[in-house]
Amino acid sequence: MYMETLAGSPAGSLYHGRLGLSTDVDGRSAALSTLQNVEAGEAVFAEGDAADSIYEVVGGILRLSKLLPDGRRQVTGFLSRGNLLGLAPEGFCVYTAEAITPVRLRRYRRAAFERLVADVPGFARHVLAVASHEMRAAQDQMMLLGRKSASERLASFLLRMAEMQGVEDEGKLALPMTRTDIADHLGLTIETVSRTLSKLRRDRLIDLPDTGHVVLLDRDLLEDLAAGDTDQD
Amino acid sequence: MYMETLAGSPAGSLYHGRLGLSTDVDGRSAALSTLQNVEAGEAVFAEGDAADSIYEVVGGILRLSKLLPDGRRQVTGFLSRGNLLGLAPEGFCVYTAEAITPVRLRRYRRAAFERLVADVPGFARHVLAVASHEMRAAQDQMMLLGRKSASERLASFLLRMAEMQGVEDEGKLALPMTRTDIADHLGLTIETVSRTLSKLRRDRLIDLPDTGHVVLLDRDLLEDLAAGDTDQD
DNA sequence: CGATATCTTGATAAGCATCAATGTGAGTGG
DNA sequence: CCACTCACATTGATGCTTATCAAGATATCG
Repeated sequence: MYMETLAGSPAGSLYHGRLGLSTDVDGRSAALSTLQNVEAGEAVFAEGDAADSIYEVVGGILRLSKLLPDGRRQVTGFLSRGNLLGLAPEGFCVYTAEAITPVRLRRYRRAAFERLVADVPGFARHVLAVASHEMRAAQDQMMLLGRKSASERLASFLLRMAEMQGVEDEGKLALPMTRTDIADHLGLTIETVSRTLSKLRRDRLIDLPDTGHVVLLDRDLLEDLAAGDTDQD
Repeated sequence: MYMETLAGSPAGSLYHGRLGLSTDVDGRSAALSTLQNVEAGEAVFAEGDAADSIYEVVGGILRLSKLLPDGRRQVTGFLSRGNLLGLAPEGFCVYTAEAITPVRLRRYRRAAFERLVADVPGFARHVLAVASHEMRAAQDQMMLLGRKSASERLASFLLRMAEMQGVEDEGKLALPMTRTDIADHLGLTIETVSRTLSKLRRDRLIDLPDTGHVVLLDRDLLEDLAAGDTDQD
């Protein structure tokens, strides 16, 4: 995991653009953020670690997860470009963050981040917008986990992945995570994930050219299914 | 639902204290927040409403919920003093907020809120701290919904309610919400909630003096159960 | 005190988990 | 180049947890 330090870059911050700026806050040229690369499979931080930094995903895909003492795991989300991680309330990470593809991160030390929030106009607002977006995703995930059937969960998940990747109607979609990751994200077992994907294929809603890819054959029906417009299962 | 307008109060903002301030930002005396009371059973806003305000809970308990088209409901949280609601990313509320006890709210119009975030030192940081705390709660709830058994869910829920109410060891705990609310929060049915509470009572972990109250008889065992330290069910 | 909502308990069923076996694909070394 | 291996995925048989359907108990309120 190597790092680069930038300084003096401009403060662009459109939504899903970069939060980032490495700027000159009080007259001294200060590197307020650094770029860092994480290899697939490597962890950024683990549940329980001291949380000394805030990260913004610049590229690649991260998996956030929590563990119970007996090994049961919940994957609370997959993060891509524009997402924030490490906003920890009590100074400790409440989840583990691992790269499932090569990942590029912008890292802010906590103190630098707080200075930016305080000093840079628009920065706080942008952080809040990203945080709100993530709260919304969390609410949707709770609806999914609490009340949706296995097929509804898979349909919701595939559509979310499609959106994340900007996939067109009937387009091919990459699933860079394993079936175990998907199962732990959807509150199911890998067998149920596998069976349910096969069933969606039998029903001509999707195609599965290989294990890492899905083609959405009927986006409308998938959306009805995901939304709980309950005609079938 | 009646309202009062305050102006000129100080900018105290300890965690779980008030975000609130009705202050004098640019020389004019501007009421930046108003207090409002909501009766039990009344809604503050509904899923899909335009989100023009941010609220902070000053007192009482709110229920946040989402609906699927066929009526399945997920209660995404119960909010009490210090929590924020209404931080909506795309201008629309993504959940319904209803009072389950009489509730007192501090309301900020969106524009006023954004001005405060931009202009008042410490305000943005405090909002972020509250938002982080709520993200953490959301992560815990996903773990609960995705991976915990019915008894584990109820143990977790009771301990959270105890914490929310500042209940001592072996203390009596109020459950102001109905069994249906609890079921929709924990991803269960009311029958399972009822049966599981009865089972916890049979096992001497709790007592149920009446439907609206619980006594925690063995906090340690409840905590093991909630944490997934799997000796029993 | 009857009417209605809420809660509890019981009998049965469904959906998903578990256990088990087989299939597939990528990487390795003979 | 091909067998071998190992991780990952699929499919099948069975069982368990929780949902559903149903009845009765308790509480609330006019």
